[in-house]
Amino acid sequence: MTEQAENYDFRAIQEKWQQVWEADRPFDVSNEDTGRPKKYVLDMFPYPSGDLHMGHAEAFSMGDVLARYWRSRGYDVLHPIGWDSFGLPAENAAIKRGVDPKEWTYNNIAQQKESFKAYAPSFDWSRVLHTSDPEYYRWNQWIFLQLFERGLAYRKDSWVNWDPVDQTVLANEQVLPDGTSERSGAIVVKKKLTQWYFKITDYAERLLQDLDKLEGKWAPKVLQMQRNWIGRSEGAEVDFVVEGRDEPVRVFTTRPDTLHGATFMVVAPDSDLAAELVADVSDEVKQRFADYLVQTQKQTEIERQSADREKTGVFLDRFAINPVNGERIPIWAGDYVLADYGHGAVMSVPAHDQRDLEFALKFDLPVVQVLEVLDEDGNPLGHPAETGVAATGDGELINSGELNGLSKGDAVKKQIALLEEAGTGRGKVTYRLRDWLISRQRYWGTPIPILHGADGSMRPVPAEQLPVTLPDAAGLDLKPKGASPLGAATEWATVTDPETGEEFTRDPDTMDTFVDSSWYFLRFYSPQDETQPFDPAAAKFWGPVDQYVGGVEHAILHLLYARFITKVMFDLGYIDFDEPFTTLLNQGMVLLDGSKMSKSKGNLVEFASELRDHGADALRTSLIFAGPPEDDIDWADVSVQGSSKFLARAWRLARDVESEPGVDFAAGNRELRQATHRLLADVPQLVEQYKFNVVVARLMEQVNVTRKAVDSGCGAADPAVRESVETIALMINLFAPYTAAEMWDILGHESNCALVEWREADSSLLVADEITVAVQVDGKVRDRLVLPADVSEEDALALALDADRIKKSVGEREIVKTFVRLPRIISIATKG
RNA sequence: GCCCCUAUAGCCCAACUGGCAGAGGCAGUGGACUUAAAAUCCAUCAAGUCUGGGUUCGAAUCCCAGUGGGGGCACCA
Repeated sequence: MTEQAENYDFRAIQEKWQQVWEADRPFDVSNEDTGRPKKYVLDMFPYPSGDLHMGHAEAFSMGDVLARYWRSRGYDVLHPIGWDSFGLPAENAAIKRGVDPKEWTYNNIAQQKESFKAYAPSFDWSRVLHTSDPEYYRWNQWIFLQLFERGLAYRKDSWVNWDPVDQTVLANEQVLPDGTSERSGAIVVKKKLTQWYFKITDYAERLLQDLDKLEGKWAPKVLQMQRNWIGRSEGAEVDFVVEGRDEPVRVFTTRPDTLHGATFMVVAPDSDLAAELVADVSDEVKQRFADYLVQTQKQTEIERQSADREKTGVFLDRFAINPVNGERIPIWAGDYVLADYGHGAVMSVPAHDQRDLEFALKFDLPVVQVLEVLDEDGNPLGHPAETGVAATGDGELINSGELNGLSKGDAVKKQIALLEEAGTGRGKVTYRLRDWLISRQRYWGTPIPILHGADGSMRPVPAEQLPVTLPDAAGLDLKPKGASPLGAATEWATVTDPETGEEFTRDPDTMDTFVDSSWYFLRFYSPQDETQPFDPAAAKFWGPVDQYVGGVEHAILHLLYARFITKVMFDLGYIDFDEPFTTLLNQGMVLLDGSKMSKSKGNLVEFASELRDHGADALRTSLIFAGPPEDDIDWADVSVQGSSKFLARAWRLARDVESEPGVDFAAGNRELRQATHRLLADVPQLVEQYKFNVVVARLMEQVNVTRKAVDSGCGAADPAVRESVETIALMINLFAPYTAAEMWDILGHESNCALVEWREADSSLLVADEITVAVQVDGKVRDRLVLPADVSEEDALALALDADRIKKSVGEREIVKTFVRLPRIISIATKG
């Protein structure tokens, strides 16, 4: 029998149980079928930038509530943990301190593991993975090769986002709306480079459509962000014959109905098309274009993206033919047209597109109205050339030949049909989503498994030769200089074919770390598998992640990439699901005094010191109780002492229980039993609706009523007290596992309370003996009646109408209508 | 500029999805215990739900308009 301290001593309790769990590994699960249902609960794995911080503390406490909940509902729960341990911060920090990034990274991982052990999320510690282990990243390379074989990984030369501080390219997704790098904060510039891409655009439609499956299971905000990012746009492709060019130029438009009003064409200055079009023009025009291109390239994304800046452009001295009316229209270059969207060229309809109108007015180009748009009062809008406002609304087609008289919608359809008939255009869907640029010119990442021949040929490293391991950092200059440090590892980079003697150079770039995290949840099925990235049988066994938990900052990047790779794996037949995360909980952030915590601002709440001062349970309880999981928590509003007090009160109850384990609860005090069973009935719903804060509140309430029962009610020996306290222990386990384990032990149980299934609520204890019904007259509560719970509606109404207060309140007026809604309210409406 | 979310005691938050505004906590106040303090315990105080309209027997909840706060998108043809 354990010596029990007089007072709630969280340190002693924590130390005791941490050792027990370390030895017992209670949450390791196997891939063998136990016959129990299964849940896969996953927290977004941490990046080892140092010790855990308060953000981790919150996120992992939320995830653990769900993991522990499902376990207590009789499920086998896969709840693994790993580390997203490749990436720039490690490398930058390593450069700063002159240590090996590997050493720095693994030291941090060790520290975070240590902290996790104390914080006690119910992880399966047998499945730990680190993405920077060769055993892991070899499978990144394997995935790369799978994509490469299918044309889904390819190299192209194009203008890319360049981070001048980190000296590497960035994916579009990593450039913030203000044109800065999400990593370094530097202003991103454009650079023309040959880079590796994953062809995510092939999956655009599926990535969009399948969001419908997640409706109600992911936050609407996240779904909206994904939809916006994919940016589906319906319209038509139109071929414009260009004088002096064999091939017509293709443009994409969402407004084929306005084709008759296309009076000029604008191409992106940085597109291949622009370069080609100026190849044969006069030197003067060539020079003007060249100057313009330079000017465009010099702009930052911020400048280029500010929507209200004045239009710029140059005439290219080339002409196209409008396919519907044979008009000869000038071709301009203008930087409001983007090279990598659609075909890098637009047909400009200044009367009905604001951007085109601004361009036309600036350069004095014709504005032809082809749609009569009416204002709210039914009057025609003024001519766009005069008002400066394009008529973008619906109306009746004019000046458009066969389309005249049609509405916008009908004209769109008709024009597409006409174009298709003539072979000069077709209906077409375009997406804002671009291919995923995965090359990085940095050291601490997965080497790209491609060999380059002297003749420019490419050869994939054979799968059986994987992994291509990183060369030792020692001796390499990791400082960013625009080219990957790997290229300088000559011995590593040079490969000779043993058969032909032909010499190859390894691709010097490493992969974006989002590749690592795009499939790690699959690796958890069989993390030690040496023959394949994961075991398909185990994947079938556990299925997709039932519950994913993480910050909303990954709403686009990580989730989109993971969905993409999941679909690829599905197509390759390795898994039988095509969405990775069935439900998603986005927890909020932990703030201090209304702002994000940061070292530089000096408003840091240290995870380690909170853990030391208050213990894991009080810290976790505080984070859970502070508010709904999705909301931000301001640490200034949080009272950890309050949580400690609650846990201590619960613990004390366990010591006060005087009945023996196994006592027959049915003999217990009915009132207390009713409270306990209401809790048993309500908590599952609350947890499944993510109302964890309410669960804590309900447990506080239960502790209060039980305390009262012990001190001034049925007394500590009543079986209902044991029933209540055992229930409290089992439920407190969701967020305060040490206290729960200690209580369970004090209550005389040998079992691990985290693995004990909750009792079902007894429905006979859920019905109240009597009900209090409010009686309203004309919307105002005039009386309250205490009635037997099984009273009929008729009787209740009769009693209400007979009550003195009600009679007085109704007076002489006529009763028009009555509503009886037991057990809550009776409403009487009167007239007169 | 466009879209989404949100507003309830001094503070953090509940309210069975249209039915008596209060479950829980923090802070406050009074008391018990103590030589005193801390801890603990008991008791207690508190808003009519951001504003203005509407629907309804009945609105914190639904609708419209506005205000404050948060977030997303923003030359994507």
